[in-house]
Amino acid sequence: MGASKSESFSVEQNEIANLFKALSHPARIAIVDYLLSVDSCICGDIVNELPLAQPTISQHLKELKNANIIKGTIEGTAICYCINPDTIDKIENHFGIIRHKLKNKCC
Amino acid sequence: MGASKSESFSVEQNEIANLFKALSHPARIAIVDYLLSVDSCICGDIVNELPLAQPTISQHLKELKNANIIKGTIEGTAICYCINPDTIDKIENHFGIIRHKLKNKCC
DNA sequence: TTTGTATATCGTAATATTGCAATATAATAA
DNA sequence: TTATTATATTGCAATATTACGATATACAAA
Repeated sequence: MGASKSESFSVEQNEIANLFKALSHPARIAIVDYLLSVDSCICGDIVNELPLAQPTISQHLKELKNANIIKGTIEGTAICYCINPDTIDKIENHFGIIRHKLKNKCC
Repeated sequence: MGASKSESFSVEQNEIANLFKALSHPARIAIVDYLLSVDSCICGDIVNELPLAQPTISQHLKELKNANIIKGTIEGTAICYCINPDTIDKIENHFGIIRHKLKNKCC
């Protein structure tokens, strides 16, 4: 074997794991950081900003987009990518639940 | 190539990416869920709870432990694993910063 | 000491991810 | 139409992750 046995876990567990997976690479964290640091953003900017080749960045953007962490709007030739606040909410909410459950606990 | 160019990114970006990587597998989400659902916990319980072999779970526990998401205390023959609230704080704080930056923005 | 129980480590096969050159696509400009 | 510019896709090599049987370790009980 070797493949992830994801079908053995709940849909919710897979969903949240996939969100974290999308954020589990420093290049993708750097992309999110950059999107937060500028007012608007096109992909070309990111290519100049990060020490990775254009196809690699395109691939990372695709993964962030598939996970709904960013969304892209076509603006002429360029694409304006930005953070999807709904997904940030979803992750924050997950930690809210964890924090709530931790409150009723001691180790 | 093919290896992750993690040295090209900041220490902070790598740190937070590593935290998310530790949470990027449904089995590890399930372990965290389980630790939150019971009062105290030993590894043996998790082995009975999850559809994975004992060495696989031991490996996942190790990754969660390396990322400081859980900590283990030896209790006789068994080990009591529990969530490390400090690391949860760290991740929540990261999203707090994201949320703050998003507030001053529109897309 | 021996036996049993709980957890960790090793070794390895299957699979997934990462990075990029080459190339494709799509829209605009000339 | 033919560039030019911006982004995506393909193909593939290097590396990392996942899973587990076999085995090791460590401690407790008999």
